[in-house]
Amino acid sequence: MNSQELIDLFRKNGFKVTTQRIAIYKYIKSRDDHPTTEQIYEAVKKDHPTISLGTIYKTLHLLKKLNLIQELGFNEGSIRYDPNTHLHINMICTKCGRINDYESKVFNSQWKELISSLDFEPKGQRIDIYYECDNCKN
Amino acid sequence: MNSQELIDLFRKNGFKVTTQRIAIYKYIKSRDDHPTTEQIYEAVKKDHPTISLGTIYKTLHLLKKLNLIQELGFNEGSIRYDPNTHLHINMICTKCGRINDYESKVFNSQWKELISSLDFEPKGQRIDIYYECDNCKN
DNA sequence: GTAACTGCAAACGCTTTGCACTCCC
DNA sequence: GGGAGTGCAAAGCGTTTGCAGTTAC
Repeated sequence: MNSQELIDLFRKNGFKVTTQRIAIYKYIKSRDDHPTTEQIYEAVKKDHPTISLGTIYKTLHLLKKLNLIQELGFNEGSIRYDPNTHLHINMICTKCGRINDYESKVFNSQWKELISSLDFEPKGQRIDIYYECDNCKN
Repeated sequence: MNSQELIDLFRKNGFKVTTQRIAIYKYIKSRDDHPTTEQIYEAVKKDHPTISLGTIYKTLHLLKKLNLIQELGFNEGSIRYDPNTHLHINMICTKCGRINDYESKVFNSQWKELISSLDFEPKGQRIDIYYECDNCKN
């Protein structure tokens, strides 16, 4: 989603466009890991020194409502945000805690086949896989 | 796991056996949904009126360390506990929020085949599927 | 102009911590 | 008897809320 589409989406849903909202979304979108609220705050503060945590939280709720991000609750305390709302795997390193997305067409087609055999209709999913990342293996 | 095995496991790992610990584990094990800390506290309090939330938390950490339960962080605020540490799907109703386990041999064998095609070695997983449960469908 | 948004600070709720008392072994 | 565990209360920390001032439109 480019800037113009983002602006249109806000307006179409009756929300105002502010530099803070754009900056928060762009930051999350630019990451391939899954930043925490604190990380988002620290990063956005560089360009917007007066921004407050309250605004971060309110904006994150808004982005979630617009389906632009997915909230992932972990048991480490804070919530992480994933700009990838498509089918994918969250790869979580058991040592350093780093989280990355993993996408593969083979996986996706196998997954779709798999859920088609279930006796109910899924509306969405969250798939976490724990492993040891390359950095921590050595 | 029966009571004797549970007692042995505690002792083998150097932890003392207390009625509180047994009661907390038995309660979680008896549920097929995934109780929150508060639900566990309220339930165990019936038989152990003097138990404190502090003890609940400390015991849950212990059970987790012994791999008897799995902690599932959600973004509704509190953490839920799952006594099922095997491969399974957490079925989450998007309307009422109820969570149940789903197990199927077909699913498990397909899943194993699926992850064998990945280019890393998974150590564990968490699979949530969102759907609408029978109660909420009507 | 005005309704929505921001920034700040206080309030909130879940979880952790510290410590004296108690109980398992 | 001694060390681990419990219960209680206070502290901690991420998140939410309320409100006055500001900004988008």
